[in-house]
Amino acid sequence: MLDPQLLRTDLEHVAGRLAMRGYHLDIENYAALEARRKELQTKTEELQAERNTRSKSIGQAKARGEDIEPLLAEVGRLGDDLKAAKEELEKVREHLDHLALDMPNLPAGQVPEGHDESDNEEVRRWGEPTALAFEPRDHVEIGEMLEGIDFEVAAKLSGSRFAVMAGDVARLHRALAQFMLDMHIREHGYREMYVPYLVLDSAMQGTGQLPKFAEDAFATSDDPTRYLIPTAEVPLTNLVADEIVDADRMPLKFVAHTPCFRREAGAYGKDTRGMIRQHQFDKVELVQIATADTAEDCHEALTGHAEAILQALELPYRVMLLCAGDMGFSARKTYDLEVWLPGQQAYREISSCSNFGDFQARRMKARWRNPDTGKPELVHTINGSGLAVGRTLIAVLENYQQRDGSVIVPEPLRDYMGGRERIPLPGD
RNA sequence: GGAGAGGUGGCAGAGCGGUUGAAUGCACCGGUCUUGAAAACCGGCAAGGGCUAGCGCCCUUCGAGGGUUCGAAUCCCUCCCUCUCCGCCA
Repeated sequence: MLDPQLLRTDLEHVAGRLAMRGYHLDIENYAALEARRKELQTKTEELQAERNTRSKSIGQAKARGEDIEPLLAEVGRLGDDLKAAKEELEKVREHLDHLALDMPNLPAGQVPEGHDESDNEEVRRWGEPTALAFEPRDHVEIGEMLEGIDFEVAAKLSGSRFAVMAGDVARLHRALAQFMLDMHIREHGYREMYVPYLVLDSAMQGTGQLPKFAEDAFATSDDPTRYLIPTAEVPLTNLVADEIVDADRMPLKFVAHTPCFRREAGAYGKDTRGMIRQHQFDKVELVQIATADTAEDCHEALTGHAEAILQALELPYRVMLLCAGDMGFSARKTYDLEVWLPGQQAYREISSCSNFGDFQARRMKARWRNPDTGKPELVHTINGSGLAVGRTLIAVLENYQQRDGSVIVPEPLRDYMGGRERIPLPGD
């Protein structure tokens, strides 16, 4: 949510920045509603103040043993007027709230203009695209040869966009998640968290998935409705919802390994082959809760933590600064990490690291107490994948594939694979 | 699932329907004292919103939502959550 103060004082500027990311804000409509709100609020508060003073004087008169009948008569229909004013104010408020929840975050100053991923800026590159001395197979072929990934049997169970993994590939998938978690805990100072995979709509609203993107999430049919988390960002970030965090604990750094569930409602026909885009996938998620003046640094650091995994696995990647049009709803600045996939001969997103400023914090009422002022201030939230486990598995399979279809196990994963150095073909 | 207890400020914990936005303690901030620290003492200290150039004034908030009343933290209803005991269970 944007600062309502900013919307009141600098509406045109806000509208301009929102236009950068393709959001049209109807200035006149908003200004009119806001004026109406102000008028009604003033009126309501005046009526309330009058009621309060009169009621108080009734109490005092009664305490002195005076006759309160005439006073009661005076109050008359004050209550009815007040009730009517309140109801009208509530309607306008709801309308404004709805608009506010619908508005995406403002892009940060450094964010390039643009509409889609073609306008993203490459910030840096690590490693060279893997050169294979043979025609590279993609992970679907490799998975088949290893009898390690089965999309058909998954479709039987669950329909499209699911996978069943088996044997060494399943183990490699687990190894990756373990390795990532351990590295973030041991080397990057994150606190490991185990969190619910089903959350209430308040949590989804806190991080910005609701109310606007309900069609992207799986929901339960019980009451209250719960949502399958589309990312651990939701439970991890909402840990501080309605909290006032102690200054000396900042920044909070959380890491969790969870499954993620996405409807992929708008992705018909996109990435239908293989495991790139699934309804269910595992991810190791990093979240930091920071103060306003450290958030930028924390964002850079967190991005580095995600990069460190790719570097340790020696997977070539590049870092992209997303343009305004390609950023997620709640983000003010986002770096995507894109890993090289030999099977596609392309860089593909494997992590997205964003700074949300106070956008999510305002929705969540997440604050910290600034010792300088003694006052609570909104926290800034940052998160990123560190990394998407399924896509990392794909990257390992494709970048470490051998001519015969076997796959070398990257060195840091071998301890997690019982010392194995290679995933052999079945029967080999 | 059955029975009971409870949800109040950063935390703990009081609170007859009417100067209670809320006692008290802790924590925190400032001051006195001290070579320094601690202790002691004095003072301050909720959040959100509106109006104002500012001093400041006003409104709202005691789990959530309704209701009774001139007036609700206090009474009534519904819901949520927590705790204890029993049952069941990974």
